[in-house]
Amino acid sequence: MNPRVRFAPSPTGPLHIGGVRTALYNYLFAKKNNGTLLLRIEDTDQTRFVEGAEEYIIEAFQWLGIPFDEGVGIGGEYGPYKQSERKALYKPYAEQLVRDGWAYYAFDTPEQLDAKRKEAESQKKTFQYDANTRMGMVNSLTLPAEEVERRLTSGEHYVVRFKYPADLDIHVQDLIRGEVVINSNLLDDKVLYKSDGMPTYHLANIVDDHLMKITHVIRGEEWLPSAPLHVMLYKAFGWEAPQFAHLPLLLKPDGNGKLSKRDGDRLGFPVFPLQWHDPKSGETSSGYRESGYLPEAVINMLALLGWNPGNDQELMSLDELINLFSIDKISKAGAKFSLDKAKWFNHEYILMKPAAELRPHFRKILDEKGVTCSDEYLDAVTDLVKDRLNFLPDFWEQASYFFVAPTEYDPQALKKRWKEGTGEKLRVIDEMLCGIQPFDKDKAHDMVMQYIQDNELNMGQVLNSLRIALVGTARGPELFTMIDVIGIEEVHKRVMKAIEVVNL
RNA sequence: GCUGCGUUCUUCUAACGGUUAGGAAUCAAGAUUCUCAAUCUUGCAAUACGAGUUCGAUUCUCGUACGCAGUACCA
Repeated sequence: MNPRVRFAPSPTGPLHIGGVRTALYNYLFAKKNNGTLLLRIEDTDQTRFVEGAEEYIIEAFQWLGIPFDEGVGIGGEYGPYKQSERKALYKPYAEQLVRDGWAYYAFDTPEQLDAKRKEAESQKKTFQYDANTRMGMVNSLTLPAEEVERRLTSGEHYVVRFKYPADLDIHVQDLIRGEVVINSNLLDDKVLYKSDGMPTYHLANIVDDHLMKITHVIRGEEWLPSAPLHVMLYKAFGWEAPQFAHLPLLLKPDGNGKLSKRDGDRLGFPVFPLQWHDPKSGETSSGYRESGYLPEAVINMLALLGWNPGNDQELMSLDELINLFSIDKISKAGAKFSLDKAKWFNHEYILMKPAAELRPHFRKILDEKGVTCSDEYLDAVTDLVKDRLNFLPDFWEQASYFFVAPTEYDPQALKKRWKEGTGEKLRVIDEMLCGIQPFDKDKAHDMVMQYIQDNELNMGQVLNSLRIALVGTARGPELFTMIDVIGIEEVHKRVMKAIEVVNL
């Protein structure tokens, strides 16, 4: 049977990069095994709804190039794929559990529960709604049947809680961690169905996964503690449970702990795929896209944070990742995000891209700077500078002199490379270069070299002073190639200007 | 606190129970006969600790330490 997996975010804000990795692993697993990946929106908590979050999620995956086969925004035969639109469907399942003795109605108010917790806390204990305490609470186990019926029909608020059998060892088989065993006495009677008529994550995810014929649940490690509940729910419904795989967490680069939005702001890297503008707080969080990462690089980097192909290969296209992916190569321990490694990946991917594919990104930068040029010129410049870019926006810093003449000259470079008489020499060289008709960079190179030799000049001095005149500092690609690209007329202008401005 | 999960260079990680514990990023040095990058070469650097099993443990078991996660009518 072909596997069916899902990515099921809750639309409470921008998609965290850890969530992106979870989705990526689901995607790789699905594609590797000829399976189906679906997108389900888990919006059972109406109080946490955030405007625009769902659209953000969809756009993020479009940018990343991870297509879903089924789900919100796509459709499919197991819809609707948004849990709020499935609301009516969950109640009968909750009732079925109560009928079968796997759950019960509970009428305790939030205030009562709070009081219980406070009371326990004052005795340095924690209150847990479980096999030990439930008989002392207000629920359908302790109330007479008629009273329960009365409360239910009179519209009184209630929740449905799962009723764990006492002292039962629950076994969870995890594809990454092996067997995990936990005793039911340690678990609390989780709420399955809320008083607002919505299921909790626990109920909804089991019902939906079953109805949507999910075969493998691949999700973050933070879900491991509730996996026993989920296993029990499948048992209670008499359904076959999917296989579980709990992914290691993505950790912050310094110290320990889960990677959070704050770390990104603090350490200067994005934790979200796309820039996000929070409608409530008004604050903006940076995104990988806006920071100049290539989606392929982000995917490659993310794939390797917690997984490896079993060999030394690090640069892999999405197709290669799919081909190589397997769950048993996923590591157990959390992985720290590394900005240096991310930078390296992005650099490698920029290197791999032909100039024409980079063109739209750089064209945008030029537009912002008010610069126009032909595609041919842009591509020529791109080929000359792309090996010195880590991120797309580095382009201007590394290539601006191809578009605008320098307005100032680096004093340090000047001090080292511009001596008395340099101006005269440049004038001679400039004349020489202008005399080459039509211009030919090899010829130019030979002529200048010959000039240097004949006059017993220092090559480093001459060439670098010319470079400073063109770039403004001692940087940049091979000098004569640069002259060729910039064009002899513009070169002439810049040399004249430098001689005038520097004036030694 | 309790429960669970985890622990190989600074970081990401590899290693049927048998290797000089490998690769990559970072960093350093050198090479590229104009600069700065890029690139290439070389180098630095690790099995948390303690027991046990075994002819032999990075690998299996137990304990300790440390870290993380969970412990809501949130997902």
